Amino acid sequence: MKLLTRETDYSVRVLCHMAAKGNKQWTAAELYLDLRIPRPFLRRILQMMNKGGLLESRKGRSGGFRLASAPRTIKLADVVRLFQGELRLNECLFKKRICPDRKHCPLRSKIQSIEDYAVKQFEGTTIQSLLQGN
Amino acid sequence: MKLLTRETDYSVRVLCHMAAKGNKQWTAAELYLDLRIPRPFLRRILQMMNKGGLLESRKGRSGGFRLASAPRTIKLADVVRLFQGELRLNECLFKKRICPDRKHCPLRSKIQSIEDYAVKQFEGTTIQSLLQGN
DNA sequence: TATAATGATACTATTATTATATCATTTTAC
DNA sequence: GTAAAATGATATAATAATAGTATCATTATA
Ligand code: FES
Ligand code: FES
Repeated sequence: MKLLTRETDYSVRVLCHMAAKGNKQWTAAELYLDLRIPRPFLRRILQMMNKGGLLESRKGRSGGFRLASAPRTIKLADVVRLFQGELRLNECLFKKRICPDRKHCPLRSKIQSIEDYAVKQFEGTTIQSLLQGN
Repeated sequence: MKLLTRETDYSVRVLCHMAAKGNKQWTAAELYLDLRIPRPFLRRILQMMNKGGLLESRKGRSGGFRLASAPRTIKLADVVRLFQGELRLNECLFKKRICPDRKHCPLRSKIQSIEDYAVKQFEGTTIQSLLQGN
């Protein structure tokens, strides 16, 4: 099971790669050469990151992408949310049919606790902290 | 994203249901009537739990399934392991191609920490504790 | 010995993820 | 002005994992 999808994972790499080189602007082609992420896939996630406010883009001939904000302000949680939505490890498979009281289901509450922990980790991790190796 | 698959989830229900009624023996048909888990699917997971040592089975005319051990000794981690294998939230998508040092990859180590937490929760939860609601 | 149970296993369906392909639009170098 | 080089938008295909079904063999006993 993968906690992070490839979209998320690739995107983190892109962000880290960009952040490591200051405030440079990058074309999809350049990023492809450096990171070897499948090209059309890379383009799509760049566009999504642009829409999602993680990147800025310039169109046209000398266009490209750059970070929309400082690496220390970009949280892993933002990336996960963009590509995977709000983390939900906890979906009840039974919708009332079996479990009489979802709120107090002990199984759910364990999973909820794991989810909370994961979200806390994601919130506490920034692109900058990843670059610094902690 | 589901941290527990249906196989795991259904199986926990089966185990809890059985545990709530002492050491009774159950046929697949009885469990179906009580839990409404899709019949062929239910039969398959019962057989897997038998092979995996969580249940005992008796074949033949008055056969059926029963718990192989006391509810306080059956851990959620056992069920997860049986159906989902060793929890691995952490698979590296890049196999050496990009990340120079997997061991010290800060992204992986965050995820590893979440995985460790999850496993700890699973190890600390038993069928009995679920029945008791904690 | 017919019946009612599990054992084994092959198969299908559904869904989510991953990846590709195309064409439209924008900007600028010339 | 216009060709070129970039992103924007979006439809589609491929793959893999999960979920669910179906069938026949084997076993034990009423
Ligand atoms: S099973 Fe749905 S919440 Fe307990
Ligand atoms: S990416 Fe493979 S481990 Fe860091």
